[in-house]
Amino acid sequence: MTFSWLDLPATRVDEAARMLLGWRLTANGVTARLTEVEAYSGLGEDPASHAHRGVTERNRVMFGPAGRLYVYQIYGMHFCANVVCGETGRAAAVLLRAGAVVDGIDLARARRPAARRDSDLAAGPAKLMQMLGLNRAANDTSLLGDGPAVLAPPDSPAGPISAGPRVGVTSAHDVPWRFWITGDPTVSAYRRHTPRKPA
DNA sequence: ATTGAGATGTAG
DNA sequence: TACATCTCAATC
Repeated sequence: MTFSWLDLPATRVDEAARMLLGWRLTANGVTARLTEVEAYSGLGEDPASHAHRGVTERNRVMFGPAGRLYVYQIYGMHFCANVVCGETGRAAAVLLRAGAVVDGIDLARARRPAARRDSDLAAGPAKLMQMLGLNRAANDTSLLGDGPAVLAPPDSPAGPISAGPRVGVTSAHDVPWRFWITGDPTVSAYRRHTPRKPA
């Protein structure tokens, strides 16, 4: 069996993350099959989450209804997208980390000239956004079909799923809330967090 | 193949 | 001042 949007609000966010693997994300002429995601919770439950300390202007979308995009800017130049999950009022989101292009390959290549291989077109959260031509304008938009990006369930469930610590976070390294399709070549390379040197 | 640093803006 | 990152150059 596969999952539908109806499952998103009621499901625990880590389970929602697993079920989102294999879903198809379409925007600006490119469709990608999700191969890697991370779950984030909120309000004291998850120190690594933007929502850990409560509602702010940046993270307020995480507290809203499921099925919308939470887009944030990171390191001043990149954008990352989350699917909001959980019930309204409770922060929960799934970071979209990687995907495999299944349609619009020419557009995808044009948007990511740095990619040496097609498997690197969306092998990372900011690469995925660039490849789809999305930025902060997509924040707080619907994924159900009436927004710039559309997320649809797959025809058949994804294969075996692996789990491990989330990438780039400095806390909660013991929480295995990163999920990926086992053996998929588009999954982003794990690189341990390297703190920046002070000036 | 793996490693280090710089680019860059803004939330807290 | 740290950050849910990416790219390039240098090194192994």
